Amino acid sequence: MSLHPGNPLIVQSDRTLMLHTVRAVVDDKGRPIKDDSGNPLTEEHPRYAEARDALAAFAELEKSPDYLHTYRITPVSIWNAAALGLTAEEIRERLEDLACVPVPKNVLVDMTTWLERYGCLRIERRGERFELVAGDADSLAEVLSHKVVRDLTEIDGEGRIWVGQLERGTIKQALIKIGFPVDDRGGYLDGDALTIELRDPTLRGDDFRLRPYQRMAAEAFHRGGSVMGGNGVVSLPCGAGKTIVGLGVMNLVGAKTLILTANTVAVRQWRDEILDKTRLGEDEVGEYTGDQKSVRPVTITTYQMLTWRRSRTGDFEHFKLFSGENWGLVIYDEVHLLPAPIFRVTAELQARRRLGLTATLVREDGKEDEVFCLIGPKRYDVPWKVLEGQGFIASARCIEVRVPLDRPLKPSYQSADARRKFRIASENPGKTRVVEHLIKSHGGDRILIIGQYLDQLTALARHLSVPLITGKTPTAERQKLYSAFRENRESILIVSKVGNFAIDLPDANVAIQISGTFGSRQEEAQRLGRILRPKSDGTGASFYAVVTLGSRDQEFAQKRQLFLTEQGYSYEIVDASHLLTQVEPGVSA
DNA sequence: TAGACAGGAA
DNA sequence: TGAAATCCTGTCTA
Repeated sequence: MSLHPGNPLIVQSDRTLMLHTVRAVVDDKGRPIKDDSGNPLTEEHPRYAEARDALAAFAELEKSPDYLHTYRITPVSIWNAAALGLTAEEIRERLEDLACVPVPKNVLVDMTTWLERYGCLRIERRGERFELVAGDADSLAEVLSHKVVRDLTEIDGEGRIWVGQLERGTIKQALIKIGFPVDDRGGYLDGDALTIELRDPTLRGDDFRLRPYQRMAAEAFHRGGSVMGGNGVVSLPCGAGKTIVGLGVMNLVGAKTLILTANTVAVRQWRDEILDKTRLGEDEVGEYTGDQKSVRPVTITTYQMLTWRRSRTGDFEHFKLFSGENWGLVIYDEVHLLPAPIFRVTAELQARRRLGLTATLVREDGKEDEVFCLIGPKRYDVPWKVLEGQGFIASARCIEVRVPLDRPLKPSYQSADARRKFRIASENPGKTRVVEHLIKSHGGDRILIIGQYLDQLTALARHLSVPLITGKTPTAERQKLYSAFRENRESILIVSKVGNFAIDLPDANVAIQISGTFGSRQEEAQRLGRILRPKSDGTGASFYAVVTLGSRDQEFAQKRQLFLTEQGYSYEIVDASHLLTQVEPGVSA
């Protein structure tokens, strides 16, 4: 091992990892150098970026204040690594190579135990039945000590454990909850065959060409797991062409396909893409929504369609879409949004090939383990910064602008409870002046202002005389504003949470976020995604998060940034106190 | 028969 | 932690 005091990583026995992002600048005698005001000078730690990328494969970033980032090793993070073929030995080597103090033994032991548990239990097909097989007797005994496992299985005279066909998913859910992710080798039903050829929309006769990473993602999925054909998740940034990966997989699988999406706009987009980039005809691609219920060899529907019930206790009337056709592939678009009831159906779908697509596999409800065992492990991802380096997504600067709370609000802020505090700080009117300043410094740019609270957005829209789009804005009105923005008749647009879902929102190169959902990492990533489409002139994009200095707003902003920090983005911090003193000479910072 | 809108669900 | 957005169905209007 290469323990070096200059290394950036500390592994602690509670399985948290502390990563130094910077180090002190020293002179040739090893003494810290200070700047003019007497503060020690710092520089980015030379092994920080390397360490960040190495840890991303098997740990989750938990906190990212300026100097010391905290990661945690969790079972799911280890199992995803295992599914990608990483061994305990390789993880140990990475940790020891980066650590500046010895790695606690218990961490290595825990990590190895978890890693070995992946694949320790297997589901094998025996004719028409499924058997649960264990690599060793101890695991088997441990698993069978749980009532929920005994209830879901049947043990015959020889002590063999049988799983019913419909229980195949349920048992995997139960086992992962007690720490045993199962390697399901039960195989897949092929579904009705359907030839799905890709084509280049411009060069007639040529094959449509996938970008290298899209091809690799589709192939990694198709080859993934111990049974050929595939189930699992592909994770790529917004704007990197996840739909194309879906088409690539459909082409490889070559069977009737059911596609589930988050909303009807996405349904139409999938349909357009399929008709544009494959040789399937109009009559082979169906839309199953409130408007139109046509079931075709390729059918696209929404999660809400499938989870719709007449009343709280009624049946899920559209579930029959799953069983009514012999699907060979089910695609879950935006799999991080998968609603709980869909897990139930998905549990029964373990015999179908399943592809999940997402930009951010993190879920704020902690159901990563359900996605892991019911859809499958992560088969492919690329750090966002890597795609940026290759020019497939625009380069982006992230800037956190801190602005003091307006004086008059301070008393009510101090006496408020935690959640009122967040709301007051989020809606801080001081943010308005920062927004004005940013707009001025981005003359000629296309700016999206994104926020969470309608009152705040309405006030800002009135103040700036800029159009506002919320959930209440009728579709026709939205389309009108979108095209005005697209054609540069409007250069600024204010959007509420519609911006999180509206995939038809036009591209911009500047996004200013003035408030957001508590600590949602996912939302932050989606919003950055709004400006990541590569610009024709190759210029970069800017993402501003405007937060109230020293408030709950600022705390949650840090949580929100975690995912993007993992992906290699770093936030520049700007103190905007001076903006306020400029405008209001009476108020000091 | 299409569009607009209200109401309920999660 | 709570606010906001979505979708589906059914009904009404023209």
